[in-house]
Amino acid sequence: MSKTYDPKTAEGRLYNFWESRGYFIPQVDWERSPFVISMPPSNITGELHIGHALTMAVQDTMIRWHRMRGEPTLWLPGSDHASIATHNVIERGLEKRELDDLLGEIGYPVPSDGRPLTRYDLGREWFVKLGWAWKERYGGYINQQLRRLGASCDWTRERFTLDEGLSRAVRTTFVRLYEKGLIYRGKYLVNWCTRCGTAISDLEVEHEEEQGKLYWVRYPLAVRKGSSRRSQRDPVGDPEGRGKGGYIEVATTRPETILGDTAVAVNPNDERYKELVGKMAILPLLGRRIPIIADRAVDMEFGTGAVKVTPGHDPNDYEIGQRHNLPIVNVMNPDGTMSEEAGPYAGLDRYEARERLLADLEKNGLLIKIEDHLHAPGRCQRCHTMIEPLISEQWFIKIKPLAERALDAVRKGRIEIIPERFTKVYYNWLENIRDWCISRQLWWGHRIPVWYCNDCQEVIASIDEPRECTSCKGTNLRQDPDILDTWFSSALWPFSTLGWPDDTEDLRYFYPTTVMETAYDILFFWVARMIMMGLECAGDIPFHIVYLHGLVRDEYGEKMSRSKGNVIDPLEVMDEYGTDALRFTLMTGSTPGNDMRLSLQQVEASRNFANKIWNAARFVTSNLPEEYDSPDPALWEGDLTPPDRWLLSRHNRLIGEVNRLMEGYQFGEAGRQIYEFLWGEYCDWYIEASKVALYGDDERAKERTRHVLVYVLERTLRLLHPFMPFVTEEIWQHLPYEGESLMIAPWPEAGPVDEGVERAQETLWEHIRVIRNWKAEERLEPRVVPLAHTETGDLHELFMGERATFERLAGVQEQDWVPALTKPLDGPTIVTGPFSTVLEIEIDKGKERERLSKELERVEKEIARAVALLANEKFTTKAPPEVVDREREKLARFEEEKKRLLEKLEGLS
RNA sequence: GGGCGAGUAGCUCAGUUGGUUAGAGCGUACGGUUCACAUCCGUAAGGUCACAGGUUCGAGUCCUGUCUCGCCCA
Repeated sequence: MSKTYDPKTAEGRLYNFWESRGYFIPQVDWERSPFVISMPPSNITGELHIGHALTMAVQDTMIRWHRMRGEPTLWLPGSDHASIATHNVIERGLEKRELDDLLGEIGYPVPSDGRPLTRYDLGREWFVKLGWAWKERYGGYINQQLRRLGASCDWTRERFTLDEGLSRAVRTTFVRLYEKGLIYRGKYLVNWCTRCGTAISDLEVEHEEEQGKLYWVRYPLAVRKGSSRRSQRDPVGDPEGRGKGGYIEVATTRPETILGDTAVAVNPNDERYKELVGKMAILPLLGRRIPIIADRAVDMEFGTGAVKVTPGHDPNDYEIGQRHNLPIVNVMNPDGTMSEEAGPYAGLDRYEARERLLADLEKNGLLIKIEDHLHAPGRCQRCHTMIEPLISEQWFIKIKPLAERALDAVRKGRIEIIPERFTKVYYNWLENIRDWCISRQLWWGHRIPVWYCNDCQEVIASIDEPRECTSCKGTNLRQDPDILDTWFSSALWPFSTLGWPDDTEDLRYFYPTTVMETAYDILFFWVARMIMMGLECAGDIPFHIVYLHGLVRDEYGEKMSRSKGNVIDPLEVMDEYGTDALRFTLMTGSTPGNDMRLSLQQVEASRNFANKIWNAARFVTSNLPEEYDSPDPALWEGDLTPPDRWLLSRHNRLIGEVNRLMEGYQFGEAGRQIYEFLWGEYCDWYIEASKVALYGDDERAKERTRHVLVYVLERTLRLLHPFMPFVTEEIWQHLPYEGESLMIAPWPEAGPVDEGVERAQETLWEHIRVIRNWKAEERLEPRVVPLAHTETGDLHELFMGERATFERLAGVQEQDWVPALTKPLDGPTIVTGPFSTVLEIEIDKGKERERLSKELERVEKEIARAVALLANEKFTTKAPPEVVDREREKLARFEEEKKRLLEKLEGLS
């Protein structure tokens, strides 16, 4: 073994070894229930980022752990087609003419003039072809990178959402829901992204506060028939804007939508406007007469208390419009320019129209003032363009009936969400859910399986392309041009990947899956929808457990983003520190559902840990003879020394704790405990202690010590393997072992713990630490090994044979190692519980007295505390007996220390 | 406006049925080249567990309120 662990040479080799042996592929065994995770599909346009590293680390840890427990374990990977993201990438490439060679490859006649191309230049068919070519070239990259993370997923079952099977699942689902009346088509106000050229769902709109403007505009009041026309022309308004002077004033953040106003609304309780309700106002610039209405949705505090109502361009106004039967005027085109309805502004871009319109209002004296205003307009999640609420014809899922069942599954405990607090978030969202707009005006994705008959206008939803109209038998059919939201296919992922809608063995055996592990920010996007669709389509919940992890931030708590330049690239980190170091850092640095901050310092510490174990193993193996067989523990159990028994007990305790923690999804804490055991107990104490036997002459002791070293190391490597798969396997291959690979070695079962030995041994370790402390404080030369006399008190029998270990670790040379010294000795004395060591060193008596007095003071304080506690009857009766016993023991120990300290102090005077 | 999370050592964070000496890593100080490891070893300093009440024999942990920061939903 080399002096340091080198991840670079080990990782690729080990991954290939595992994969080639087929360890990632589960064997269906109907006698056992499987452990299954559907890996969240990676986005084909995505690049590996630190979030992937976290999610893979968590999932792979679970997967490897269950596999070692002997469960048939399936981890199914794949990718999704990422409709909008792919459009963005490819359209940008077309525009910059960076995809010419791909275009050439698919046989498209590439124009030579170098002008920017759009998807419309290619047309739908060529564009989709280009999409596939792009996917073939760039799309698989991320899954190669997952291999570097050590992901032990079953690549033979890898799936892609546009695969034939999954596409059929999509069409089947659509047709089924359509036939049940749960999918409908209609003209509604939707979120429209003018840049992507498509509708998007509510979830894909992000709201972030930003500084905008609030424009105050006058709407002249229409005069009743017969009254003077002069007042209408007279632009003298009420200075307070209450409308009495022939105007009503409104405030708006979007003046260009004035053109689509069909009413002005006030709150019915607003005294200021009582008289105006029912009257008419004149729409500025266009001159249209619109009613002044009263609606409870109007906030009296906002602006003037009167608002313009634009049902065609605002969701709230849309609802007001529904309540009052207002007409809808659509003044905008899908590309963000003004429509014919916008009259003189038709054809202008929406922002240009705003400027022009404001200028015109100003000219007519109708613009009162402009104020700064903080608001949170919707923006497209993918391209950050301002969302335009727009009336258009789209497909929707009637979501309430599905949501009810999804709620029920969690309420009844059939699905458990971890951490539990997200359950409330889940309920809250599903209880207030609105219909899901699933159609997208894009080309890359699953085309809506609906055909229209050009002859009789019949609408036909069909899994396979219909040959003729189901109504008039005509063959003049056209398919709906839209495609489905990518999340529609992702929602089917847990069962479409297992073969649904066919009744496959995989589906029957592996569904429902066990755990859905993902980041909390896609609870709504994905998790909730999978639950709805699983129940609806596959007839059962898609998974039993939802485990949510947090987001990885930089060391200052900022979200990582390329523009901020604070991105930590997992590939670079793995290159420098190794995969295990990154994984271990992510696992131990995070708690379920909470964000974590990642810094390279932490990764470095994990790298050091990997190296530490490596070197511990190097020590162990270098102390084994050529021919070494790990013996049956029964053969050496009788011989064990207290340090052996201590280590084995601690080890068994660790196994129990790790099992308990992992069963409770507390992987981070489990990892930390393994770390502390290996470094703080196995290396710092046991290995150091073992050197006495290993470098001595007692063959039997040597053998016994080797066995303990190998046995405990090997079994601890198993515990650590899910967290640090590579270094553990690499070490394991150097140890005497049975089987082929650590990754398929059985998970350890906890043996008995011996609390008495643990406590006694730790008292001795503590005594050693106090002596080292004394030597350091006194600035003794490290080389100096003072003569010492030690009393071992009531632990003498147990530690009779540990004199040499004590000498080595404490750095002293024992003249006595006895239950009690017969004569008082001069020299500094160190007291720890039953142990008391006198060093043969000349020191200042005054100083020694001072030190001992301080010790005494500390001990007396502890005694006082314990005495008070034990004198409290409420404590002794109400506290659990173990706690009381422990307190009594402590008291006894302190009393003992006190006695010795007093004796010593007397001897000094 | 509603909901959730965080606030523990200089920094980053653990601390999950409440148990009495609150832990780790990094950083700091002192000391260490001998045969696993300087990606290391030994020792130490450093905490009114945000604040104020309450429950309890006992509170970092449970309850109520306040403050600061972050996130989600509307």
